[in-house]
Amino acid sequence: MPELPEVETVRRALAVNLTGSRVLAVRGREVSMRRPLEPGRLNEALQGKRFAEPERRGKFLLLPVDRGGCLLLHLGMSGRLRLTGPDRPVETHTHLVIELEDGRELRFVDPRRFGLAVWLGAGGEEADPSLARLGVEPLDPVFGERLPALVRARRAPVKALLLDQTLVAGIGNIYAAESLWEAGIRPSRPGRAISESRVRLLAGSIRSVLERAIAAGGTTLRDFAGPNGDAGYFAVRLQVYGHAGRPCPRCGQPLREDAIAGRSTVWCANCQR
DNA sequence: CCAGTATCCTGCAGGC
DNA sequence: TGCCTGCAGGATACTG
Repeated sequence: MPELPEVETVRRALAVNLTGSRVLAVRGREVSMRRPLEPGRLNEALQGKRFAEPERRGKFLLLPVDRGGCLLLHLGMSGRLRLTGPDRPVETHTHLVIELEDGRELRFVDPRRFGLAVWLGAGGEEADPSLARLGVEPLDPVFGERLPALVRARRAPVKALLLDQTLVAGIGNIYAAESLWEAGIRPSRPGRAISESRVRLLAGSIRSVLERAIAAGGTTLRDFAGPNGDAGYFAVRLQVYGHAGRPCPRCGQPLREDAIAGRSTVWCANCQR
């Protein structure tokens, strides 16, 4: 359940509930993920360390510890974190368990294994190839100024550009569809065929959509440590994603669904041009 | 360099 | 009821 707003929601929950906790031990199985999971190495790096304030870059979650280095996490398509007491049943596809000194556990669950959990030593962001290549943060103040040049330099469909993490970090299939609908831009429109002023409008829509989603996710922060720890995803009211065939909330025409950039895309042929 | 497709993996919904 | 197919919130290694 992880695009930028979901990862940010998890980050905020961990900031409240994990910061200051000390690691007793890390255990798990050596399993193939986006990069091989190495629980032994993670245990060596994390044992006895105390978690500091978590950070986010795009859809990546960084959990720094005292005395340097951090645990780098990506939730992929199906990843989730559970912060829970040790007596709670362990869900299937739990690949990593971080035992904390206070008796709780941070668990990394990811059925499809498109996610990532690696140790990031000294060197920070530059030390990791995928982190180093990330583009601009949509919530960064410079986003609105930068997006027009990025989009207008390319002829690929604007939706493909929004999904390219090296251009913009954190947008996924849901919020790309929602933002383009809000801005009234056809997802298939080539980047270079959109006026500068319309790209600026799009930047504003992206920010607004993401901020509203984060605000909605934030309402479930309390539940994070509980058994029902799903962070916020279904609290967001989506306008178009998942609503193909239903009336457009703006004009009432049926929403269409087409494959753009290899991903299913819901949009309104009347409102988006 | 750029754009588009195939691929990794499991779970689940829908068709028959 | 069960079996099969296709699709799912992502990233990247390929191809042309």
